[in-house]
Amino acid sequence: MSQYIQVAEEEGEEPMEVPSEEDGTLLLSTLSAQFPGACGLKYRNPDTGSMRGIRLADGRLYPPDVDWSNRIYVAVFPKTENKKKSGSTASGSNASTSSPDEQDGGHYKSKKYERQRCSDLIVLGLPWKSTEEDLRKYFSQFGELLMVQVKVDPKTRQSKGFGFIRFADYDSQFKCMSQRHMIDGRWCDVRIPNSKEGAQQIMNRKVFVGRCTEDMTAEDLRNYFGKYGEVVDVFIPKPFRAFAFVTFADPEVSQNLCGEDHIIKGASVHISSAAPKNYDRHNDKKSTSPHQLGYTQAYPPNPWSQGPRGTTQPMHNQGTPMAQGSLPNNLGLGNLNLGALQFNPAMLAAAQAMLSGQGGWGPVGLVSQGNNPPVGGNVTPVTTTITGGETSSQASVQSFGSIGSGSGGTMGAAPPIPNNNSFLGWGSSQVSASEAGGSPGVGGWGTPQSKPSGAWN
DNA sequence: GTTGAGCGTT
Repeated sequence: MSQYIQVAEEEGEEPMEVPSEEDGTLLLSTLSAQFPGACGLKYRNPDTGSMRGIRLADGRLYPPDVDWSNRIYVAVFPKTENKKKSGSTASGSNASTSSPDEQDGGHYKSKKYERQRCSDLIVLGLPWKSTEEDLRKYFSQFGELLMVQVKVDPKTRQSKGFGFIRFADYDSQFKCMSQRHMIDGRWCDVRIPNSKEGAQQIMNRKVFVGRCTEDMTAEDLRNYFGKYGEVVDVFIPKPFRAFAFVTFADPEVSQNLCGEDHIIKGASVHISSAAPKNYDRHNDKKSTSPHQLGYTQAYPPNPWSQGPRGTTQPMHNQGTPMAQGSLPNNLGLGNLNLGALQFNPAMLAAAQAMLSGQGGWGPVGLVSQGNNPPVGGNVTPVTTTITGGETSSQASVQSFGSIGSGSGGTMGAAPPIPNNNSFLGWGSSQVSASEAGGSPGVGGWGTPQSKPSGAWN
C-alpha cells in the first residue's frame, strides 16, 4: 500500500514526505525528484545506534520492515556530492569520484554534477524595487554567486523586472532551478536564458542495449553495468525483443559506453545511444524543432518551469535527458549501425516504439524509472519566508512538501500538466508579501507547511 | 510616479 515516507537530506534536518508505490516500495526516481542526486536511503537503528542502509534493487527502495513505519530516513548521496560531509577541508581534492555502486576502479569515473557546467540564469518577474543586493541576499541561500545583475533602463535607472545570476557550482544552480522563488512578494522564475539555449551539455543517460539474450534479467544488466556507474533504471521490453534500455545516473557513463560491445552472460551485446522518443523514423531524421523534441524541457531541472515560448510538455513522460543541439550526431537511430546488420529493422522499430511509448525524454535530475511520472496530481507547497535583513525585503522559497496523486491514487493515473504556465496558478498569480508567510495565493492548494526562516531542506 | 511578458549597453 502506498504511504508517505519522511526523508531528510541530512540527519536532524527537517524531513520531507515522499510517496511510496502501491507495493510499498519507494522509487529511487521519486526520491531523487525531491533530493536531486540521491542514490539511496538510510536510517539510524535505535538498537545499535548505527546507520542502517535501505535495500535498493531495480530502482526501488524496499521498506526495512513490513512497512516504512514512522521513522525518519536520511537521503544518501554519492560521496562526491556530499559536500557537507567533506567539510571545508580538502574540498578541492577530488580523491574519489566513484559512486557507491561503482566497483573495481574502472576507467569510467562518475562525475555527477562536476561535469555539469553552470549557466547564467535569468530571473524573471522581479519586483521593480528589487536591487542586485536584494537578489544576492536571496539567492545566496542556494550557494555561492558569481554574478548578480538587475537589468535597468539606462535612462531612468528603473528596473526592467528581470535580471541574471550565476552560481559557482551546478548543485546550487540545480537547487535554485528546482523551485519558484518569492522575492519581495512576487513569484519569480529562474530559467536558462534563451540566449543560452543549446549551450547546455545535455547528454542522454539512457543507452540502448542490443542483441540481448532472453536469459538476461534486469538484475543481470544492473549488476553488469553497475561497475561502470550508478544504474538508475533497467528496462527490458516484454515479451522478449532482444534489446533493453539501461539508464545511468551519470550521462557521461552512458556516453562512454555507447558504441561498445560487451559480453554479458556469454553473449555480445551492443550498446548505443537511446533514441529520443520523438524521433521521426518515417523521414529517417529527428524532428526539426528542438522544442518539439522536448529539449527545452530537458535542461532545466525545474519540472514546474515552463519552457521558452510556452512549450511546456506534460511531465508524465519519464525518461532521460538527451544530448541535443550541441551533439548533433548521436541522436535518432542513425547511429545504430544498420549497415552492419547488428539489428534487424523490426528490432529497431520495436525499440523506437518502446521509446515513443514510455518516453525517452525527461528533465535532468528527475531520475526516471518505470512508467511513473515524476510529478503527480496533488501538490502541497511548502512556503518558507525569508527576511531580507536590514533591507526589510521579504522573500520566500516555495518547494513541494509532497508530490503524488493523493491517497489511494497511483502516480501513473496522474493527469497531465497543462502546457502553460498557469499550471497551479503560476505565471500570473502574484502574492503579496503579507500573504507569503501564510497560504500562497495559488488556487486549490492545501495548507502549506512552514519552515524556519532561511532554511533550505 | 505607472507596467508584468520577456531575454542580457559589457
